Amino acid sequence: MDTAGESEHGEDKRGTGAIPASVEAAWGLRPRPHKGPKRGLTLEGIVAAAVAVADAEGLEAASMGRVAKELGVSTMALYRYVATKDELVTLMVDGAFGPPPPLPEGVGDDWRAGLRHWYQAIGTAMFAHPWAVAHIPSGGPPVTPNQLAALDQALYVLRDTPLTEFEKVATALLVSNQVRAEVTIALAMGGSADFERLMGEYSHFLLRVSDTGRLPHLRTAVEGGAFDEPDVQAPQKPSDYDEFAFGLERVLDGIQALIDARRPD
Amino acid sequence: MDTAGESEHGEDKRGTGAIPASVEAAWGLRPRPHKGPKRGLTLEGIVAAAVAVADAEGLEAASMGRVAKELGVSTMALYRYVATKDELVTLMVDGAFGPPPPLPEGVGDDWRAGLRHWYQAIGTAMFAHPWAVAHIPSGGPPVTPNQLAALDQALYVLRDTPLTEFEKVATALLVSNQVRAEVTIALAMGGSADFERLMGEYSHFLLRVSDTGRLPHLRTAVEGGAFDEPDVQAPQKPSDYDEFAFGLERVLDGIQALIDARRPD
DNA sequence: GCAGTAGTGCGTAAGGCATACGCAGAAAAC
DNA sequence: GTTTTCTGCGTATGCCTTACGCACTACTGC
Repeated sequence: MDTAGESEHGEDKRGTGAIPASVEAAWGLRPRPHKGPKRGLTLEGIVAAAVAVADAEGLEAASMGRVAKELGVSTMALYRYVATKDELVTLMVDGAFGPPPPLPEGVGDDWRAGLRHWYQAIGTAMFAHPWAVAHIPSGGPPVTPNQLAALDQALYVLRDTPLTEFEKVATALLVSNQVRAEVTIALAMGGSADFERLMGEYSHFLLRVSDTGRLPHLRTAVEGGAFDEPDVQAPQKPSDYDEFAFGLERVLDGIQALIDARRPD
Repeated sequence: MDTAGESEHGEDKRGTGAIPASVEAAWGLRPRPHKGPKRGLTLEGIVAAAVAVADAEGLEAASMGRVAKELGVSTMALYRYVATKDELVTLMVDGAFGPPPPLPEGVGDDWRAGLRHWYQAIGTAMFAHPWAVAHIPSGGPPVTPNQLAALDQALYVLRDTPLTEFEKVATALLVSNQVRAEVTIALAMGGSADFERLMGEYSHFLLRVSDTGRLPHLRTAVEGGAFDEPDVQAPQKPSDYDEFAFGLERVLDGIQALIDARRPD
């Protein structure tokens, strides 16, 4: 697993640098080999089948054997397209998100509205594929086509701001981290179904563990209604995923402050 | 896995509400049972052994069998203390972080400095136990002792701000998400060792995939030096983990803006 | 046409994993 | 002293990923 070096079996583990070969294939960077028999499968097909299984039955159901069965091939056949299960998961996440939806007319001219839209689009996609949320940051910086397309979109939204290119990228990462965190906790809370009950149980638990003088400030917060104010809304279904979440607005304000400082006139 | 109900085997899966029994045990909320033979192990001991294995050889090495062997007991003995592997992992993460270090003198009076310190303390702990980073948000809202102790500390820091209790909690979550995201990507980049080389390879890759007119704004960013400006520093070792990261300052600015709006005088 | 050969799918099997279940024995309760 | 309850553990099941080698295919260079 740690050794590089070209093995006879499977694809080369590494393409150029640290990018897995299967990811390069997803970009179309791998030239079609010309010898040998025709390939019976496509990487896209494999990924699509795996995503379908994960959508229907969760990520843990999408084992190599199961995906292969879905495609009518043997388990090991998949390893001609993907060096490791992790690579498949990376591609599955990318495939599940798909290309970012185009920005609505005019929204690209106001960076704040544009980022709100961007945030909501990502959040919606995440809600549609909950299994993909927990695995997004595993592999480090974004390398897959749709993820980078989304990043490109954010950079477009920020094009007229006085931020440096580094700051633009960092801003996009900041916002996307924010979506991810918010969706993660929302999904853990049951996706709005038993939200109120779970929240009630949670705050009850917090009262219980803070009752002997431990965690006095947490207790104050619970008693102050931090977990049952109307502010604590159940995260909504994909179609109307709350785009004015607390965290997002704070982040946007923070970026606003930087922009104002950079452009005082 | 989905059915609740009390089974004869293992601990009850659920204590009160959705809190696992082992987590309640970690809080000392479980009364000692009085019948039966004395227990040969302690939950703390199991968690400590598991953390030691994970620290030395990574999370995947810390299997139930391995941890049991480390303690000189059989694999199944552990299931008298923990209902499931996931519960153990939850407790491992909490155990790895340990109690939050006390705030230095005076820093508790300035919320901004206090949150910076808080951020740095969490980041330092994460760097010391990289395996724990990927699993923090898995189980939903924080329920374990040390995690909630850290939350309590953040609420202490924010005690004199005009924020509502809900907003204080949300702020703490916001900052902790930020640490987590930043540390995750830093660790993926090799923990500052090959940072420069990997960053170079990454930006080279980005140039390659954006060369046919795809991702024009990303290409602009790369060419604009978004990935090799001096701003892009190698994340430092635990002792001096960069506490003035871009994301953190944006978040703090955003909170500042809210505070200013709330307290205009 | 006809080798040579690189690349194909796949069968087998190894080694790991979490964990269901039942049992023998220990210690407290009555 | 009997009963009850909880202990640790042996056994076994059914997963999982993936190493390896084999038989075959279809293209290349002659």
